[in-house]
Amino acid sequence: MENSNFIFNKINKDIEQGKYKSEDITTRFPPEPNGYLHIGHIKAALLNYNVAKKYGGKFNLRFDDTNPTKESQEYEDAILQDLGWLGIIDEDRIYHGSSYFDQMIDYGRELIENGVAYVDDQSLEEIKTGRGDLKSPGVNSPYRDRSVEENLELFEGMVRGDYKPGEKVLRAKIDMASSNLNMRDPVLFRILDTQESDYHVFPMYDFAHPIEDAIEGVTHSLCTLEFEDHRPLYDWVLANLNEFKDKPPVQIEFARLNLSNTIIGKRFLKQLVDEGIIDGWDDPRLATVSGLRNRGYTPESLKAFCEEIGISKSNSVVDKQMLEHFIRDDLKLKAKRLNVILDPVKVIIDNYPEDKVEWLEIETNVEVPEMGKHKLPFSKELYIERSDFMEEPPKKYFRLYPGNEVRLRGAYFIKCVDYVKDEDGNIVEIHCTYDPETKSGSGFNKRKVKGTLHWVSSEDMVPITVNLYEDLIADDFDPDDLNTIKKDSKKTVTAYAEPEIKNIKPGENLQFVRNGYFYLQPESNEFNQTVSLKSSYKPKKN
RNA sequence: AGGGGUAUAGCCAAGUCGGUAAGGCACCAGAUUUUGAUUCUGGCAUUGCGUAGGUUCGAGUCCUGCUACCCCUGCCA
Repeated sequence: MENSNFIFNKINKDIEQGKYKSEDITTRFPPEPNGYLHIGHIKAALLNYNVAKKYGGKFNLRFDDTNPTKESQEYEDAILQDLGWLGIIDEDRIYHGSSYFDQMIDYGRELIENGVAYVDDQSLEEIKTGRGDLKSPGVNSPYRDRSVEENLELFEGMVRGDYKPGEKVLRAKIDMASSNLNMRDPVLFRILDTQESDYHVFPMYDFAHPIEDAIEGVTHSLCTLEFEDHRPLYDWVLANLNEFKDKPPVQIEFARLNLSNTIIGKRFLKQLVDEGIIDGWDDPRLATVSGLRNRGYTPESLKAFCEEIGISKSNSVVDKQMLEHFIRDDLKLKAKRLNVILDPVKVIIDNYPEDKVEWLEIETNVEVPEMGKHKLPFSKELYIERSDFMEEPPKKYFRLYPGNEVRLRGAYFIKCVDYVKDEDGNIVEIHCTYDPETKSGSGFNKRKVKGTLHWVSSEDMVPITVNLYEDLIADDFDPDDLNTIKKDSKKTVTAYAEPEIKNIKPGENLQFVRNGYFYLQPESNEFNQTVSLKSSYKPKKN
């Protein structure tokens, strides 16, 4: 919030000048229900929400559903669910642009009566050609000078449904020579054929949005940069309406979010979903709100991230590591820490009795004593991570290798005495001896060891299904070719977990010690990888 | 006949009256550590804020000229 002062400066000025009282400040988040929300929307929604809350004002959620051909209830429900999960919603301030259609049609009539709007019979192509281009002015429509009476009558016909889509539109009469293309007699209403709606004419965004804001008492309409060129039109609409011209809302623009190595953009996400390239809008590899949720991101981490990146007007690409930092930071004191082996290799403790099982006690999260302790079994046959053993270790490798001693977390020191390979050269069994004196908690300090490994006992371990993820896009990614998406970005493995895993509840975040944070999905009983742990270990060549 | 924006470190980003460059991420070094995690300490724009000039005792902030990048020609939002 500290990083968005250019917005606060404007609002503060409005308050100082007596234009508004602090509690009057009203903002809004206006998603079109034509897709799922993504992290860019969180930034926008949160900004509007936080600004309103900071002043003790109001925050509206408004579905900008002015185009029934593109929108659906499924999307609206998803948006509601996502915003509810994030806590960026005031239940008693949920609105729909479509509920103002009657008023908007009235305002269309008012514009006609004031001589600043007309019905145009030109085809789509004719209008397009007539608008000119970036470097040359447009030309007036031949229908531009119809009388108020004729326009009124024609418009009523449009409203009644006398005409087909494309036959007629209502246009604002502004300036066909404006250097701002949005001001070259923009279309205000078009005719749409729909089963979903009783209406025949539907307002365009540029007409609907300022009116929606004004009707709801929005004082500051915060939107993204691409609408900067629309602001003159936003102001024009309100200035030409008697009801709003004295105290119109103002539009303030900010840059939209870009995340490195991440696809953001409804159009593209929709393509990925529609073509079945990913599992759905809530695929954990996506930066959609539901994807992030399935991935184990928490509302707190997402909000902290959005507030830290700030709000400005420069196009920028935020490093994804920033997002990952905030989920690690949020989870480190919240999540239980359990031993889980993702890629197991067997370890035999040669000098440990065959049938003995010891139930050791270990802190569930050393940094949070209140989380208490839990038990895990230790026995002759164990599993450790395949990457925690090397036949020929590089320099500064602290883990297991022939002759080296390491600590098993919460248990004993073990020393590698031998190992067995199969005919393909894969390690299948590592033989170690343990030192009973080194039991965890015994205070043993005669020897020190540099590496500490996580492990599970083969006796009581719990096989679990774990989904591992990588970025969907790699360096050779081409936004115009969906086939450049990374195909093996999702990997499902069976991992071995300590018995305590059975006490993890669906929807809970946890840390797999030394492997990162994971999330037990509510529905599928599978664990999704949230983010890996940072590591300063870099393998060095001998 | 074009118009609208934006430029501060590898990445975000603060910098309101001109007064001697916040913070976060990343990275590096060290300490602690039963996770190579966490935590802690230190280092990270040594006349430098896109660039060239100008005004000034003093400029990221003011003036002038350049340059680069983004957005705009839907009856989408």
